[in-house]
Amino acid sequence: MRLPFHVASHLDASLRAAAAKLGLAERGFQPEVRVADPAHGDFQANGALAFAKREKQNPRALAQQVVDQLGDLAGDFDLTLAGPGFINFRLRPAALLGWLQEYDTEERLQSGAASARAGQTWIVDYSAPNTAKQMHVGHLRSAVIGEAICRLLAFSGARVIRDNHIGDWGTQFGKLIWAYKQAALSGAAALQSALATAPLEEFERLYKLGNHAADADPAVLAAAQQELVKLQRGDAENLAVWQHINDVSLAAFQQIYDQLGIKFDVTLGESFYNDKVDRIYRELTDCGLAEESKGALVVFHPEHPRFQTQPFIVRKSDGASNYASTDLATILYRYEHFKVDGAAYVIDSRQSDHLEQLFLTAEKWFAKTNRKLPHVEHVGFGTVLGENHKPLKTRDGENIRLKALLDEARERAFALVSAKSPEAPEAERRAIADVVGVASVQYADLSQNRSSDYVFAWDKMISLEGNTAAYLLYAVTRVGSIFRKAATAGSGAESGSKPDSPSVALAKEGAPPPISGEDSARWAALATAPESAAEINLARKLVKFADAVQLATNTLRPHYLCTYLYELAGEFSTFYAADKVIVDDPAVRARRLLLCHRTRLVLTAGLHLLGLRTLERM
RNA sequence: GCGAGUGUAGCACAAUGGAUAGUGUAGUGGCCUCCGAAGCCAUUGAUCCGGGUUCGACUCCCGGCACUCGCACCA
Repeated sequence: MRLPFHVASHLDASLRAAAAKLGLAERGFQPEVRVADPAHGDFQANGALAFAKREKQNPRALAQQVVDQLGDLAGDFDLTLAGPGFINFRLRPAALLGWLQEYDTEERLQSGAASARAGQTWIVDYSAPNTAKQMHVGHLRSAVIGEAICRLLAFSGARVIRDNHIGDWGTQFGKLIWAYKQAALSGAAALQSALATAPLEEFERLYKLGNHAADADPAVLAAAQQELVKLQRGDAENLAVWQHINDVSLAAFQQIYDQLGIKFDVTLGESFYNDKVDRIYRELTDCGLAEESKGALVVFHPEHPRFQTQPFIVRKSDGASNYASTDLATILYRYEHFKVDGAAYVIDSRQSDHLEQLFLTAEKWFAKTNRKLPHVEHVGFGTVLGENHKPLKTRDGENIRLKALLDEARERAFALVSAKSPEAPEAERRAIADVVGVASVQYADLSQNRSSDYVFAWDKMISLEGNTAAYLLYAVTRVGSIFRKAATAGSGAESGSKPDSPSVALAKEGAPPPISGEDSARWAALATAPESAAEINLARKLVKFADAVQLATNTLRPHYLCTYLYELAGEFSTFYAADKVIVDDPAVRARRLLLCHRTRLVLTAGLHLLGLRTLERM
């Protein structure tokens, strides 16, 4: 019998069955299977300890009874008892081989993982910049973490809706439209050309212009407020200007998103919910949750230590909506229109009070209106700090533009690639640097537990040493190098594929590695079970891909996957140094080529899950 | 003041209540007639303080300390 994709849940099921035979299941026996320290085994079950304690039994004797019922696992695992009652499972080499033979493509891996969330619909709310402004470093983490979470959820079988909840409505548009119209009057051609070359810079300039003019001249302020009123009433001309601002903004954002591998399914910003907030006021008032306070409509939560006095303001005293009202309307829309099972809000942890109030309010509101609230979760993250441990800024104290930051990443990577591979043509070095630079920024963010702030240090993230994107990308290219060597050595690898040219340095997104299916299938058939210590350790690590994905997805913490990929790359590097792949013995060569192929498969699949691009050469 | 988050080696980070707290970097010492040394191998060094729960605590609870952030109409 072949092992399933997720070996740990297979063990969990077997242990539950064993416990049931012993009559332990109805008394609440939980297997508690987890990935073990490699020194002890591949997986361990700790459940006997807690259960024996509760039942006042000898834990080791109990564990032995359970093990005695696991006879059918003995073919695939070495089972041992250790310590006070740990059950250790070590995969036998033949079982490792069987798993590696089975999971030979990204699609196969995905179909193995897809049972976890099949049938679920998730919406992920991330990035969410304000229009008419440039994205800056404060927008980095939401975009990068959010995209990784989308891919993880989709890999686990969920239908995922990527939603960019942009800030496209608000009082700043009065001044901006006023300034825009002034600029258009004094020179339409100049305005259009400025907007064509650097649209967001131009909008920022216009906004500052309008802001200063309004400060200096009450007549301007009144005019700007009039523009805002006209916009809110649906004045055609102002709506057109506003629409233009948003279109141009989104096009500029997309240039950043393209680099980060992001493509939204929907962009439903604050303006979209404009006409949906009246219903929110009505419902909240009708069900007794909202009340008037100081002219505003607010929700208090009497049972809560803070929110009994700190209001959730859903309508301002001037009658206007704010982000509480639109966020509530958003939840309702996601429930009614998208029928989501879950919603992940990838938003800075500093907004946790708002989200807690939002979720608490929504919970009560949905309960009172007989709706089932989707699973809502705040995926919070810390601040990006400079090396001085203060929020990352330019020397002038300005926010660092995301565009400039990514440009610098690519430029630094280019310098490094040029130093390491001076013989490569410049165009190829540029192409490699574009991938390495952006991936380094993404990976530096993702590899760290999102809860804490993180220190942004160029030298560490592109240094290529340690837990970095470059180290992982390098591991991928070394595998590729083995396949190129195998082809020239006439070993039969890559038969039928063309010789490499510089233009194939870039792996195509999502494309299978340039190894034909027949070759892969042939090694898989020829391969014998792993034998050397390095082969076995690498194979053991590969099988645990499933656990890493599951852990990262269930906790919505991509860094678990990063840690796994880094460890896998480390196992591969050890194997690479210890065991030569291109050897004469066809069986040895086949099994090592199989390990190489699956290593590249899992590394690239994992990196793509994180939203990174991969390379054939660097 | 109230609340939240974070405190792990010189520095940057891991650890789903489990076994001897892992890794990188920096330091030291080895390894390229051999598939890419952007690499591999070895080695030194840490849980903020004090209680408690537990067979077992970086992890959970209580009390401190330090830093960061939030707290009535910007999002």
